[in-house]
Amino acid sequence: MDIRTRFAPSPTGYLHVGGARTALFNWLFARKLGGKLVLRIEDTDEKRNTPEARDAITEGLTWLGLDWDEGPDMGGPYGPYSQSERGDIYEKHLQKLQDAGHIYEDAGALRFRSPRQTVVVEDLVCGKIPFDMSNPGTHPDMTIRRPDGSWIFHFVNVVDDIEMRMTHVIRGEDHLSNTPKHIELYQALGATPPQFAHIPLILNKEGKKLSKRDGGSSLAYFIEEGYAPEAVTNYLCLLGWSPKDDREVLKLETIRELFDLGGVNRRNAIFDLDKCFWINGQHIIHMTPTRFMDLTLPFIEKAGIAYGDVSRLAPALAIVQPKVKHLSDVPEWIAFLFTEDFPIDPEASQKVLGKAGAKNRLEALAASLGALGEWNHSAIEAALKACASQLGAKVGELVHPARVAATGRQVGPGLYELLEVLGKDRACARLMKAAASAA
RNA sequence: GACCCUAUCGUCCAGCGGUUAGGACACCGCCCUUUCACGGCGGUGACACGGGUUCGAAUCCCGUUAGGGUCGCCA
Repeated sequence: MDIRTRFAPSPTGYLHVGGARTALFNWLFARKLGGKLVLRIEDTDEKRNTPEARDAITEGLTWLGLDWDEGPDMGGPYGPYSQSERGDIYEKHLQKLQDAGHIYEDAGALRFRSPRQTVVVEDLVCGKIPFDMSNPGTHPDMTIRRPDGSWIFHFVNVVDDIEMRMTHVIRGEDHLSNTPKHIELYQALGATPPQFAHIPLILNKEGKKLSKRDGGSSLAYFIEEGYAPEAVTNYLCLLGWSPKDDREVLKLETIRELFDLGGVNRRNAIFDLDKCFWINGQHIIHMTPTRFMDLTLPFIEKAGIAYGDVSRLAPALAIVQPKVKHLSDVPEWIAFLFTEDFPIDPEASQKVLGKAGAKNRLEALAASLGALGEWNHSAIEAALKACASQLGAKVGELVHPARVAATGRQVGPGLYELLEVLGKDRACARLMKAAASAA
């Protein structure tokens, strides 16, 4: 059997992490089994749809590194892939239901008459669940078309899944209770329902469904804050799934190999930004310098850092990569290398340079660094330590003011490496300049 | 309210009848160290409750409680 899954978001607002994870699970499942992933835009509610939201979906998926085989952008054998363009198809299926006597009118809207039987949902994650649909009070007949002719989600969703030959429907658990209604529709349409897999929800810190107000609920947040896509997919897959051993920092390829729907949890997970942050740091540390540059360049460009040629960027990025946690922090971490007019943290300047004796120590350090024949981080380290012992000062008493003098900041790359990349002349000049204003 | 799902450290994830209940994040110590970070070592910290079944339950069953979800002419 050829596996076919789909991600079917509605373009209302941004792509949120819950949607991203649903897309991820569909992608993992399809890709692991050599199946197809379809992107379908569920834009039946015109009032709520925006073009921006449409773009956010495709851009978000692309950013995450998830590709799809059929969709509005590239078409496919079962298109069109936007529900707003599939009116004829819905008409056809509606006619079928009407001919079979499943439809009745109610105040101008059309409703589907439930067979009122027990429907068993067989779910790959949740197991076998019988739903007693016999009570119209608790399971009212669903509306499938509004008086204005527009379509309701349940109907078009099922029609499209039939028409697009979906074999597996992997979606949020919030749809579990809707599934028996969907199955009634499949049966009325004479179609075999796909395999269902309802994955647990992602909750915020308060245990409520993740909403716009929650930090990190939008994928845009992670893009802007400088998360690596592979870190986000890594974290997201860990919400409800695990490789069943102690591994947590995983490549997408590894996750794809290991992924198994049957191994997915049934309990909702609370989103923990701290852990996502940690995973991001892990991915940054371990990624190749090339990857680091690729991910970092947009932030550097945006910040307007005049780095000249990318060859000048490489050494700067090399000293930053092991320590930076947000890619968006990179520009301010490297700014000092590409201009003499870099911003100076006033608090650092006052606190560190204002400390008694700072002037002396900076001058002494400038002198001993200036006398250095070789200019590399180990030579610098040796010289600084020698200088410190000569002055009877702690190493840190030289390191801190030197860092502020050289970078204008208290945090950043390792001092010795940073001075090496800065170059001897510029380094010494900055030490002297800072000394002039130090206490 | 009815129906459905769920219930292991604060959080995420292991455990699927016999474990000193494990790992990670966070937190707290210590070490390394140039700050932050990274790394190393150690610590605090959990089987919601009550009944069963069993020689033996975190694991199986029932109930209670709690949380979440669905019950739309939203998706």
